[in-house]
Amino acid sequence: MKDKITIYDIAKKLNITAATVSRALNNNPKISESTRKKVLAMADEMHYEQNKLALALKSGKSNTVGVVVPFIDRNFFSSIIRGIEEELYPKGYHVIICQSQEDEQKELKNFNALLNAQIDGLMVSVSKNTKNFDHFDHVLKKKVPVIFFDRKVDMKGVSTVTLDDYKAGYEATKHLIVNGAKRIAHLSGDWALDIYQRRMAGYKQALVDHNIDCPEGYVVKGQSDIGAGKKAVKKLMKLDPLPDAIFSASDFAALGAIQQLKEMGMRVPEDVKVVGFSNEPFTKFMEVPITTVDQSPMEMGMMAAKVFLEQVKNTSVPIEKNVVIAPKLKIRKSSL
Amino acid sequence: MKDKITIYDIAKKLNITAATVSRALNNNPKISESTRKKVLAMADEMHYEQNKLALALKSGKSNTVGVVVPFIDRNFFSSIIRGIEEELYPKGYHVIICQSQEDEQKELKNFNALLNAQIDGLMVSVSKNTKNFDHFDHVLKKKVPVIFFDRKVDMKGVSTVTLDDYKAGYEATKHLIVNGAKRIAHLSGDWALDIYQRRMAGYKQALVDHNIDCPEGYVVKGQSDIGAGKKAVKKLMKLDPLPDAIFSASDFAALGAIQQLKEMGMRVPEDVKVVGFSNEPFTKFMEVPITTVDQSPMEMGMMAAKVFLEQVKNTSVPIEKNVVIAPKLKIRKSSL
DNA sequence: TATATTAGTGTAATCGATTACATGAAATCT
DNA sequence: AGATTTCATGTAATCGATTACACTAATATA
Repeated sequence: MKDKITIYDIAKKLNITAATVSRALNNNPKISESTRKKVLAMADEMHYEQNKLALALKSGKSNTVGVVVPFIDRNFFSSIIRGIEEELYPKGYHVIICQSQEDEQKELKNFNALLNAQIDGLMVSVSKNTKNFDHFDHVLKKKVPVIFFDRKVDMKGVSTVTLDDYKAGYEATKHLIVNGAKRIAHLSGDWALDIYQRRMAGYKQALVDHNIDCPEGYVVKGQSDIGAGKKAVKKLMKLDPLPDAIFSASDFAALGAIQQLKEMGMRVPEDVKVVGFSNEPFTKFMEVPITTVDQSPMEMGMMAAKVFLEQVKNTSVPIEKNVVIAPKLKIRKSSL
Repeated sequence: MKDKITIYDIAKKLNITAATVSRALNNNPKISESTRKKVLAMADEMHYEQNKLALALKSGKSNTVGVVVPFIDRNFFSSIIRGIEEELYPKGYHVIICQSQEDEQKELKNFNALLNAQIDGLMVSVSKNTKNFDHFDHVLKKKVPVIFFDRKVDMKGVSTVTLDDYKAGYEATKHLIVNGAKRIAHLSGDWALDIYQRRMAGYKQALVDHNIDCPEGYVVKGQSDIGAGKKAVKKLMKLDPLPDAIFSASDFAALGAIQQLKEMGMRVPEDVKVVGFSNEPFTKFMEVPITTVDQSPMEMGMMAAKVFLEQVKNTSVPIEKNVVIAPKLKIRKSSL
């Protein structure tokens, strides 16, 4: 009992050639019904299973896509991957996951390793520390379709699936205004990422459109973590006039801000309204659930997968599609 | 300018054969230093990159492992995957992710697809609805090492990496007792999973060891979500005597319990102490942070990867290793 | 000097599947 | 009957790399 059955094994048993077996298994019309049946029966009996590796080598298609994210255990990214996997699996694709850990060199190595593995497509959310983009060109030169999600790099020939961060910033800010906020501060994130720039642009525009000004010091740039949120609030609370609302470009900073506010004896939302960003799972579990912008990560992943599938279908025309996902404001107690 | 460079292309340029090129690239000692240098230089100049697919077909090793989890976007599983990836990547392995979605049929299909892709190893956290285990035997018959993490199936020839759930249940319960709890209820999870059975066994033993009894109705079986936690508390609060502590086998049920307790006007931890399980990110962000059992998922993933690496190193002797990870109780306000 | 080593390359098979082309037999047409 | 299609299958190349074996020329040994 061998553990690897090939079409040659089947062929030998039936006194025919491997070519015939292959044709029978692939429903090639040139095969007689009788042999087809014999082959299928024998394949079943011997528990034949196609070696995708051989197929991949022959066809040049591995039916595998590479996904590179900074960290897989961030809810946002793992949800995206879930979306990608669920969309691609039924089509026979496998998903290989790599982490760049926000490191340009690791990202580059990931790309090369994935190319060597002969992936059919590459989906990436760019590391925030990546300054040199040659490795992206390298992938494109190999004619492997590249799709960016969430964080993108401006270049020709790549499709993107991103959130409308501008709109998200605008809507979040407008929501605060509509609910009575007059002095709205903003916690921004790593300025190297354009998503934060766009969220801020939306915030600014909303203020302008509603004739609210943005005093010096009301925009605080920092990391997207709890500590940064606390630090920012300490700074903000020294200003005059004091803000009565905070739009944070990250949920973690929003959480830090809330903790710090509480520590300083201010109430959320009575004294300061807060809106976060990302709809992290914890935001809805808090005693004062946090209003936040949902990015529909799973849909984002599914869209990225769909764009990829279109791309490989029309292999002739290298399409370049830019899908923009609408943000969904999850209104909760922290901003009301 | 071709986009796929093979060793044949290099050979042609240098007027040698592909065999020589292959040997030169693999540091085969039979090659003269001069040709080796020429080959390496030319390979570099032509941007040669090895086709891993061809190598995999030839060698029978794909340098790929399959990981099957119920859902990738659960923090526990994505952390495990992170651990696996970070341990395996430096060794040249790729990680293919599949989701069983707690469905036996999907799990089976995942297995077959992964086998067809010629994976070198399979790491699984079994779907809770899997009753038939033939697909595991199938994988083993192909001599593909199988490693279970967290949720396992008892069978010969497979290694496991699991948490000491019994100890975790014991420690959590003991902690409540030490902190003054006298009447401790337990919210269990899906009884099909042995992890919940063991957590409960630990709980029971801790009670016995400390001469505390467990009145009728103090153990509530249910799902591991917020709703189940709420429902359980509603039941518990009709009992006499009332529990003064709850050990929940899941953080989500613990959260639901806390919400329901609050709704019923009881304070945590003053009236009822609560301990959860899993150290979900949200537990430490609550106003009353939740005491919980940390399962060190990343370490669990790394251990699974290490066990796999050992397994493939000693390919001769099929070792069967059972790694048990110690639980870490994260003591927070909800139980003090 | 004749022979045995040895170093460095080439030849060709192999991994498992697909497929253009060749072949032979049966069926159809004139 | 003889020519022509048609149908089913076989032959062999191919994808890209590795490697056992063969071979040649140079060097070492007897």
